[in-house]
Amino acid sequence: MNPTLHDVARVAGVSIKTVSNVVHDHPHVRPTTRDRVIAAIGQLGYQPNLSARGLRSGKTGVIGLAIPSVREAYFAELADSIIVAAEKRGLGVVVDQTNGVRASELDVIAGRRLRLTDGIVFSPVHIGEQDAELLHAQFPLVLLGESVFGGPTDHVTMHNVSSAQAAVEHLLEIGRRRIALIGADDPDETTSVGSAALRVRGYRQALAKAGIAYEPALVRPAGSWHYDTGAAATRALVASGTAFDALFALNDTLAIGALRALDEAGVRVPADAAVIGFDNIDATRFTIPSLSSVDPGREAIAEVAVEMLVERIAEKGAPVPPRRIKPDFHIVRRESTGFAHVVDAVREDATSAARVV
Amino acid sequence: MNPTLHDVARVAGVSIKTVSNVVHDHPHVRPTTRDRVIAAIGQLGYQPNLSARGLRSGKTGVIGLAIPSVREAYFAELADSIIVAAEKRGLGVVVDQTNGVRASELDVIAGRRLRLTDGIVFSPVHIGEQDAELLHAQFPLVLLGESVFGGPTDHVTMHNVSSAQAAVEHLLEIGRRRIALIGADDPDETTSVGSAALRVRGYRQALAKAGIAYEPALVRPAGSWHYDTGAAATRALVASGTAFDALFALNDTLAIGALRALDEAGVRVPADAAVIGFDNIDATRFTIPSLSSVDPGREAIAEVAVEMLVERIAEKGAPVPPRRIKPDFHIVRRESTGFAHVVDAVREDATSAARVV
DNA sequence: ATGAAAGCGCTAACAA
DNA sequence: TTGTTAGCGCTTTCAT
Repeated sequence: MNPTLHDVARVAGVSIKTVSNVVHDHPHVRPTTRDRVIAAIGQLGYQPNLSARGLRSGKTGVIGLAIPSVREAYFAELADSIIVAAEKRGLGVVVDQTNGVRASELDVIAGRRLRLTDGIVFSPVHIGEQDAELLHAQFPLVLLGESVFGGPTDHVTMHNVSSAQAAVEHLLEIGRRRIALIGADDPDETTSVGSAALRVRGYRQALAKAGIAYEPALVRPAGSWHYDTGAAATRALVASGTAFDALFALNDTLAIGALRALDEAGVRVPADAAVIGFDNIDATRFTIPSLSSVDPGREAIAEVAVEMLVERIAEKGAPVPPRRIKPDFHIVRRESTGFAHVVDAVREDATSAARVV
Repeated sequence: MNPTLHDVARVAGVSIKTVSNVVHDHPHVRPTTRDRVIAAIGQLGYQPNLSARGLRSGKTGVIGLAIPSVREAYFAELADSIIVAAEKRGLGVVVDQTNGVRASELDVIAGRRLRLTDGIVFSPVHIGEQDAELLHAQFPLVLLGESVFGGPTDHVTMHNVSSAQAAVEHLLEIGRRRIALIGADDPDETTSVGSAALRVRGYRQALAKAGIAYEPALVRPAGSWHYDTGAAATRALVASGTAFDALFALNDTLAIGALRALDEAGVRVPADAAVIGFDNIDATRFTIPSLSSVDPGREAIAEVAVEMLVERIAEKGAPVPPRRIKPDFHIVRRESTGFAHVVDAVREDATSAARVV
């Protein structure tokens, strides 16, 4: 059995309160007493029982991170950033995967998952504006991702519309006019309330501003946002015979699948079709050609999300009204839209380079 | 305040023992009583307090996963598999990142991290054979990765030597003779005890069997195993002027960086140099060209690791002696070693395809 | 089939 | 400055 406060107290010849005071660095402990207690702790290898502490304090020191899947590159990088931000504050992170299944997402909101946590950072896929009612969670909650307008919870989101618009404007700036998009919501699918619609809106705004007509044939659904669906959507686009000179993929994984499908079809990137993705995942610097992308400020998102969650957890009395934060984004120009490869990654992208171990 | 067993008992007009019996599906509860209790639970929205349960039972229902970084593709996929395997058994997973720092790894072993867990699955980088002494953890522990021969803990490892040998034999089979390797331990670095040495051994065995002399100039260190270090090591290899007609990268991330560097140098893959990686991460099917790799059986590793850990957690009395398990590996042949691209991913690689959402 | 009560290890209010 | 003690919510033993 592990030693307890009582054991330490006995060995040190003091009461458990004194041991507790030492453990918690309380003042008003005589140095000699402190030394004796510390010696006893060392001798016994005492470690506080976190279940007992949790029961007593109502805090576990662990937060939950609910994401579709850590296997998707963007979420892996997000999880990394969240774990780093949490560790800075002495918190552990339990990772829960919803697989984008709405029922699982509702379980997260209802508190039926991730129970041994003080609060949850949640990146939903199928919970949206129409679900504002549901979002009154009984625990500290910070939402990531697309905006649930007017919802009752803190929210760290991205400039989905304006950054997508900026991505398309980048394609327009380099002279492209027939810009395809992959990753749109399937028109048959009624449940989707995610980022897709917002990014498509940005796409349409950019086109409208440039006086280019929206062409439905250029906008392709992809189902989930993975390599294989990106490749499949692109193959379908090519097979359709619709001419295009640029491709906006709604995330980088789709874009990497698209690069592959374009290569198979003999479409040169960027000569025949420029490509831009979204998320700026690590791999974008090493595809062939390297992939231009929208950097949504992932580290800032994670840092802010954890900070807000910690504040909510510490909150007493009247709650602060829900806050909405959108970190800055920027467009990263690489070979897939005609820009030179930068070998020195640090100069190109200080944010991710800083994390390279 | 959340409702407790007492609240439920009061509302249902029974004692807390009876509520507890209902919650735990104990027999010997009269159906009418059970219904009343269930109604009260529903009415109050009762959820057991896991801290209290943990304090009482000594179990938290959470396991720890300690890996270098979830940002690295292989570990992201491993974490996914571990989380899935744990969820099947009703367990949560706290993810801890060691960043491959030895001091952090020692903290994991000493139980100074990941404290609110019932046991830990640990993939160390800098803990090896010479540390067998240290590995007497005071909690259930399952090690992943390179083999700590004779250690006191359960271990799920890979056939590092024989699978690396098989990878090189694959390159030999397609007629390559000057096979470079990137990702070896830096000769100046004395702390490394990871998979690198074992995989290099497999490389040397394959060469020896084929009667090919080992050439140190073909074997390059890369520091950490990332895209950028793979690219840098490959650039250095090319710049050295040492002729080579194949490249074995000790993991896929290195290999993807190598593909990029080879492309920059005008070396065609596989015509001028065939390339094979290790891990068979999702991205390998979508690089240009697609990347041959060693599939180490990640899902089986995760499943077995969690199963062993659960057994250890449940263990009473005399412990079962430490077990060592090595799931099967296999070589996946793709374009980078001259094999045709298979569009239908399901046929090519049933294991990972099964997980595609 | 159900109830009463001890106690898991800790924190913190109160006492000395 | 240090000690005593109640009680967090649950599980479980023992009684009934």
